[in-house]
Amino acid sequence: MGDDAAVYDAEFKAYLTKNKWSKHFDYAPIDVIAPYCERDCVYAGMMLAVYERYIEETQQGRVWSTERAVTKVLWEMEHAGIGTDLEYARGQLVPMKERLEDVTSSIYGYSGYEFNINSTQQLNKVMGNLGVKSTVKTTKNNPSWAAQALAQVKHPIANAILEQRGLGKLVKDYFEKALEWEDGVQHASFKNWGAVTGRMSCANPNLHSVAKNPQDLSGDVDVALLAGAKAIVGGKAVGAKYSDETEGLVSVRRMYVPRPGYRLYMLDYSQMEMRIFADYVKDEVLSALCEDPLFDFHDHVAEQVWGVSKGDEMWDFYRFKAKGINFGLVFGMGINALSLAIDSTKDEAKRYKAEYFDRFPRAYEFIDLVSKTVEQRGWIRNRFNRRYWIDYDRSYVGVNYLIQGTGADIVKEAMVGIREFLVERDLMSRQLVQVHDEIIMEIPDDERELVLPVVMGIMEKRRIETYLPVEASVGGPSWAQKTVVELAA
DNA sequence: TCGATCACGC
DNA sequence: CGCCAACGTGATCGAA
Repeated sequence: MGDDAAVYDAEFKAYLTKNKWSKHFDYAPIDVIAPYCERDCVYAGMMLAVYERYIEETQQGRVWSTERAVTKVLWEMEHAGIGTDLEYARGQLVPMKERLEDVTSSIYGYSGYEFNINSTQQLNKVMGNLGVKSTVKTTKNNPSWAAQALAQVKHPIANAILEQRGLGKLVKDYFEKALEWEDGVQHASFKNWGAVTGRMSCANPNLHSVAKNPQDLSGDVDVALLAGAKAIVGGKAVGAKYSDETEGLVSVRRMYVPRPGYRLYMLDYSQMEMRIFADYVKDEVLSALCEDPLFDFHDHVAEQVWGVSKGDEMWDFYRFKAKGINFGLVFGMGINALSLAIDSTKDEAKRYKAEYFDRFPRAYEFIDLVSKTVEQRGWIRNRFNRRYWIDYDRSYVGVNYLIQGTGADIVKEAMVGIREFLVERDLMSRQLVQVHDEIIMEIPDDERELVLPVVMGIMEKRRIETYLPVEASVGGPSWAQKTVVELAA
C-alpha cells in the first residue's frame, strides 16, 4: 500500500469542504470525484481480502454469508417501503399541536415566565425557583430532569414537562416526518450490523423506536382508562388498546398501513432473549419447558425461586422481581441498577439475586464463565461464531452480546430463508420491517394460507437446541392493532 | 462541530 | 454472588 486510506480519505474530505462540495458528492466536478471513487473501490477490495482471511481463520463464514444474503432483503425492504396513512397523519397533527400549545402554556403558568423548556439549564433554574429538587444525577453529576427524576417530583409541572417532551417528539420525528414522503410510502434505511452485537439498526425514520403506547390528547383521564390504560404518565396511555373509535388518543403505529391488496402481518418471537438465555444456561428443565410456546419465563422464575403461584397474594410482587432480575441478568445489570429496576433497596436486591442463583446455579456459572473468558482472553463468540472483542473493564456486557447477537443472527437467517421462499415461488408477499425479534410483512389475502405457515416454519426452524416459538398477528388494519392469527393444524 | 441530555424502541 | 442495565437514532441546547 503506497498511501494510507484513512489519511487520504480525511484529506480528500477536507478538500471537498474547502470548496463547499461536502454537502453532497454530486456537487464536486467529475474529475475531482472520480479518482476518489476509484480509490474507494480499490481500498474496499484490499480490505475485503484482509477480512476474508480473518473470517476464515475465525470460522465466521456462516455469519458472513448470512450478512451478504440479508443485504438483498434489506435492499428490497427499503425499496418496498411501508405505507402510511397521510390523511391520518395530517388530521392528527392539528389536535397534537393544539395540545402541545396548551401544555406549553401550562408549564409557563407554573414557572411564571416563558423559557426554553428544551434547555435543561433553563429548566433547572425554573425548578429551583419552584423549590423542587432532583434526586437523580446526570452522568456529569448535574441534577437530572429526565423522566426518571420527574417521576419523583410532586409538583404538577413534572407531568406537563413529560407530556411536552413526548408529544413534541411524536410530532417532529414521526408525524411531520411522514409528510416528507408525498406518495405515502416511507423508505427507511436499514444497516446490516448497525449495532456491535450484530443487531440491525434503522434510520430516517427509525422504525425501531416507534412509540407503542397511544398518546392522550384530551387531558381527560377517563378517555385513556376507557381504552384499558393502566396509567397515564406524561400523556402516555400506558397499556391502552388503540381504537379509531376512541376519541382523544393518537397512535404513531396507526399511521402505518398496508397498501391496496395487502394486509399487514406481525411475526413475533415469544420471549426470544429469555429462551436463548435458557439455551446458554443449559438447564435441561428450563429448556424442556420452552417446548411449550406459551411458557412464560418470568412466571416460572417467580414460582421456582419464591414458591408463589398465580392468584397468591404476593404473586404480582414476586413476578415483578422475577422479571426485573431476568432482564437484569441478560443486560449485565449491577446491583444498583437492579435495585432501581425492581423497586427494592440494594440489600434486598442482593438477597433476591442470591435466591435466584440458589435456585438456578447454572445461570450463575454461565454468567461467571462469560465474564471470566472476556477478562482472560479478550473475546467471546456467539452460537454462530460471531466474534466479540470486549475490553476487560466491560466484561459484564458479554452475556448480553451473546444473547442479543445470537437472536440477531437467528432473525437474519430467517429473513434470508423467507426471501428465498418468496422468490422461488414468485409470490407478491414481502418483508417490510424487522424490529429485532419481529418481522413485519405485507401479504395479499390469496397468499396468506400458503405464506403464513411456511414463514413461521422458517422462523421456528431449530438453529439452536431450544425451541423459539413465533406468534403471528394480523394488523387491524394498521400497525396499532394486532389480532393473533390461529393457524389451522 | 460535538458532547451532553433527553425521548422512543427491543 | 457489591462497582457497570445492553444495543440503537434523533432532536436540541450550548460550549468550544
